[in-house]
Amino acid sequence: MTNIQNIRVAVDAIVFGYQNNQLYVLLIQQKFGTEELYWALPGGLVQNDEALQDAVKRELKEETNVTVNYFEQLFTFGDDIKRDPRNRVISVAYFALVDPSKLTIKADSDADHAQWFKIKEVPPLAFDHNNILKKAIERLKAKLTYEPVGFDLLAKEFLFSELENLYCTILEKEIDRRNFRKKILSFEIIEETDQYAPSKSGRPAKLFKFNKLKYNKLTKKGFHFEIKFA
Amino acid sequence: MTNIQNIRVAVDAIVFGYQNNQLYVLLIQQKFGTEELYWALPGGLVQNDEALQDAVKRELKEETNVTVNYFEQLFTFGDDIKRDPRNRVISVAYFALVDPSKLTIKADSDADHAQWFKIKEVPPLAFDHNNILKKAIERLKAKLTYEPVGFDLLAKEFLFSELENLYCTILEKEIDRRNFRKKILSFEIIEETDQYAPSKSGRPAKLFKFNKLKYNKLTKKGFHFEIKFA
DNA sequence: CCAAAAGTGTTTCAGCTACACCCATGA
DNA sequence: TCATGGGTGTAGCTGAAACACTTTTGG
Repeated sequence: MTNIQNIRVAVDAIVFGYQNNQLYVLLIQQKFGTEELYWALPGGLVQNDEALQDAVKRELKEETNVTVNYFEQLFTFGDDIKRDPRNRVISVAYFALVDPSKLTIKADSDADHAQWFKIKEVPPLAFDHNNILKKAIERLKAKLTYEPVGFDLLAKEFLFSELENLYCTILEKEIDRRNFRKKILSFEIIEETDQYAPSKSGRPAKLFKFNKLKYNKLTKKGFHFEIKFA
Repeated sequence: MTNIQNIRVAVDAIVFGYQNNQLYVLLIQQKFGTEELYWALPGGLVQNDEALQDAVKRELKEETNVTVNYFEQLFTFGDDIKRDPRNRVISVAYFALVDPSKLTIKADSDADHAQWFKIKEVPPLAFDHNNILKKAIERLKAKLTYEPVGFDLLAKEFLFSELENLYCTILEKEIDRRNFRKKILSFEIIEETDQYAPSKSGRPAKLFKFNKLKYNKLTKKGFHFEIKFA
């Protein structure tokens, strides 16, 4: 029991994107053992002099060429000793939300092995990554209802219908358009722009944007974002 | 950058107790360097073949002689590379709630260096442990409002006034007795017993108990515990 | 003028808030 | 009989839920 500790520390990134009523997650192709190819969450070992946060950002950049400036710690997976059959590895998982402009991966050294997957079409992943992803989706769903994170998945300027569909899609619920709009507008954290979206059919729709500064101010005063559904 | 990873993995336990309108946390006295004594959260290095959960339980038992069967993972502290000035150590923090019967520490080999501290009288702790504790208190406050965890801090049979005071004390808020009682009772997850508490003065009070089975059943049906305050 | 999506108000109902008096016991 | 804490009901208000028609554009 007094032998030297031999546990490796890794980080994994769950990066979510959203486009066309679909939630996406960013995966990489990984060689596992000698032959089989698996899809996996981006991630890797932490360096000795590196903050955990920095490690995720670095690994993500290296493996997918995507940069993200805010990661939230999700959970540390380390109860299953054989989660990586080669060594004892614990993994600190982080998740991030990116806007649609990042959904096209810029070609790069390693990035050609990276790909966005629709959340409903994620294949069996390496290690316990399906499990990690599941936990991340739960967290995302929860956060949508008590923090204004939906905006992080949309372009800077967005349509109300996009926001509404995002909530419907991710939470897998039906929402009353009028009540949803009323509720969101009542928070006074999003603003109309004088822009209209190009519309193929139907009445043109106003573009809105999220006022993060105002949200932060309100939060300090005790405001609490919350969306509930039946 | 291809040198061997040299990061140690530790676990720390934040164990909360409650008695006489006071929230307590369990600390141990730790030798730091050669001379100075510091109070610290119970914890230590994870063994190679040991689940993180098991590591916390073991360390807690060894250091304080307290056993806890449910720990919830709080957060992993590993962004500050010098949080332990001796080595790079990341710590996975877990927290637990224990009932008042555990507030008297049974003497044991190491347990004589363990002590319960009122939350308002916690001294400066080793490493970043004050910071960890702060985060744990925040989490506890949050959980009180959306999960029925208050009962874990009380004896099996408790008075309504105890539950009420627990909420007031920990959340540092005033509560209307009538509304609180109505709200809690409306959930139908606690039951009267036919016992009365020995009363020194005033009308004797009924003892209640939490029906965890019923709570679990309700939860499966979509019930959601929630207490809000003005 | 038709199809398609955007925009908008009102009524109803449930649950939260605020609030004050009587009850059972021991000293 | 008094002091102490336990136990209880109601009225008003606020916010959620349910619900359908009009507007603007392109084809």
